[in-house]
Amino acid sequence: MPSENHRPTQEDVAREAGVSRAVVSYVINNRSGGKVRISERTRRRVLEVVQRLGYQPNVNARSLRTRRSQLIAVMVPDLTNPFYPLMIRGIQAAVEGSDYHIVVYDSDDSAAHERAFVDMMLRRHVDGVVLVSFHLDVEDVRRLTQAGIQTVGIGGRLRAAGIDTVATRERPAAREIVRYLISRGHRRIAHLAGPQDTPPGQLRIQGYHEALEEAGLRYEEALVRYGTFKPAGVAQLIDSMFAASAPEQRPTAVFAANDLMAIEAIRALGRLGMRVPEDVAVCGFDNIPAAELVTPSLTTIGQDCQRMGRLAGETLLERLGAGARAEPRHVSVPYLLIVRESA
Amino acid sequence: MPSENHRPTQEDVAREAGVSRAVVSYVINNRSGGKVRISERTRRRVLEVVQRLGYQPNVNARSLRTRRSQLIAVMVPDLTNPFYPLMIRGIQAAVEGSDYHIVVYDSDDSAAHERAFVDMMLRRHVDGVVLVSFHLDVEDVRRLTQAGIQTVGIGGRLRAAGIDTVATRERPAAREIVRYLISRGHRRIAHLAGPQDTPPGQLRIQGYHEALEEAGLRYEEALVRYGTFKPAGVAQLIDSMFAASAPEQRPTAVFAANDLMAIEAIRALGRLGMRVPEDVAVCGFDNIPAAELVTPSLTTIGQDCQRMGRLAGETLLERLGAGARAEPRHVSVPYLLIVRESA
DNA sequence: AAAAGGTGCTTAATCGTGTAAGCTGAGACG
DNA sequence: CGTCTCAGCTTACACGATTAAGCACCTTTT
Repeated sequence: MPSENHRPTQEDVAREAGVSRAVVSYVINNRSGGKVRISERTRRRVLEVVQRLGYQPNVNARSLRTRRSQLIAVMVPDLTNPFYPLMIRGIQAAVEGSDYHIVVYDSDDSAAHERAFVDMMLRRHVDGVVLVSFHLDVEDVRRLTQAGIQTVGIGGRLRAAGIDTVATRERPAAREIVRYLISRGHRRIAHLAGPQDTPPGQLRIQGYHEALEEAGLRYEEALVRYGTFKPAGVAQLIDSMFAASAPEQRPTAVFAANDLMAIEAIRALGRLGMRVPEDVAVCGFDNIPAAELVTPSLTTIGQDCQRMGRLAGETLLERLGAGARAEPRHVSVPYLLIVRESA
Repeated sequence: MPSENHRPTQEDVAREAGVSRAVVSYVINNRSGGKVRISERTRRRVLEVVQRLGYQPNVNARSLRTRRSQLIAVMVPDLTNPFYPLMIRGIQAAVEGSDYHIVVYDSDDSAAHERAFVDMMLRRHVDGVVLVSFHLDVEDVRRLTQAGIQTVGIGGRLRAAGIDTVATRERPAAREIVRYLISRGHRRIAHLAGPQDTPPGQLRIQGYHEALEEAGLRYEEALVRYGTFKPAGVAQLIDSMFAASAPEQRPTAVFAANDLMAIEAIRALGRLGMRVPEDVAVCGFDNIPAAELVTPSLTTIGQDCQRMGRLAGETLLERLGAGARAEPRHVSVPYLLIVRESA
């Protein structure tokens, strides 16, 4: 039996309860407040039938009619980076209790996927969007906003698109952790940077730069290597940093642009026979869960991603409720220097 | 400007292109094959207008009409467990290139959420579902299948519901890793078990049991503690295992029911002044990414979750294509003993 | 007793799409 | 010259819901 079934519709409920379809709709949506009144007796009877038949309203039909889908789309670059699931939890928490539901898109950090997802959001007629994007441009975002879709960006990249944003102040954060390294006596501090064409990559290198400058240290090209925010390739970068130069020219500390890279760096250093933190100090950025599990545990900058998610969710709900507010709002989430064993 | 916009519909495209709405629909869906033919000239003109107006079909309306949503829902218990994002990647990979899209639900391992998500799937009229569930029962699954929703379960728990399943053979896997511990000379092997009311918890403890029996070792209640698959509380369990007994009565190895617990166990042992693996060997189950990052790196059972995801996705697509096949199919995914430093 | 007002329904239009069935005009054919 | 065929459209209904407007009946007011 393929059980290609007839699922109950309002029609079925109405027939069974001996009322018109409209009554069923009014009852289900609790719209007894306006001009239309439904007697308590009928209401009960309808609800009983709904229960008995296991009726579930067809949200496609409903959205078609109401022009609202009660959907919030969340796009993240990489679900396998623990950072983002936590952020989603935050958004989830903000949305819980409202009538909205979230749907998650994992773009796998691909520009093509990101564009495709924007299309999907338009086709699905989602009401709101939370974007964590490294590839979309202002024009892509405009397609969303022009369609009347409320949009919140996480990370400052899309500030120019005129949407609300929630972000960590990455530059000061990067500056602070490099300052910390300096305060511990380090003078030759290397930076394992993220991609230069992404704002997180840029901001972290800027912060690095500023901290050096403050302390009167020279910025040396030789101390900077560009990676991808992912573990792959980090070992080679570390090799090239340490193998090439004379011992006294080697960095005594490495500031990695994120934790994944930092952890991989520690392993690469181990293979080179260097101990962390005795020979080289290492610190990261993000404070992913693994940061405290590795040995040595990782000194890093804690971004409260769950809170960022919650703020993004709340901001979005506010917009969705109040309609258009005057100006886009940009919220900063505090960061935290977390000192552990690695530096 | 709130830009509560008029989004283009087929109507708009039709008007602009000087044809009827139906033509637009036929062109968009490439339905020139049947009785209806559209001239190449018109086709081009329509597509040009579609492009120019940035028309995107409203999938709500479409699903309403066609009774197919092209949606596959994926429900997982915990997005923050790295295991599941990988599985989702696998499903994603299987679905890529088909006309289906996936939507992810994170149930946060709550029975209430799981039920609520089943409702959502029914309301959204998703075409297929991949379930990783610890709480749904056969009746819940029947609600899905009765509504004509193709369903695939990951993990053997829902085999009784008559749906296709994809699973690792956890019992043999558990047996194998305990066998390995025995082969390394361990005789007093403790088990940090998962919840007794979940199949993964049960199967792993059964495998543990079988391996002991094979080797002629006695199963001792005192060597087993029940946890939750999460790090919280593990420290106390370890304390109670090791603090209480005389040194020669202590276990020399601990088999944890999953990696998260194993990692936490290693840390707890460290606080008790015991070295891993010299004083106590520890092994886990799952092979999450952190397993190779921690020190000592974790000996564990590798479940190829990405492959499980892909298989689940493929199975589902097959069902969705072919309609009803005769019998539910149960696929086993190979596991792998991964020996690292911790045991 | 007629008018007014309120309660509790029903009727019917509408959202944007897919698709079967009908229509039209031009060329082929007897 | 009338009929047939067929390519290439258009017409019209259906999907399942929301919601404004209308209607019947009863009670209260004038």
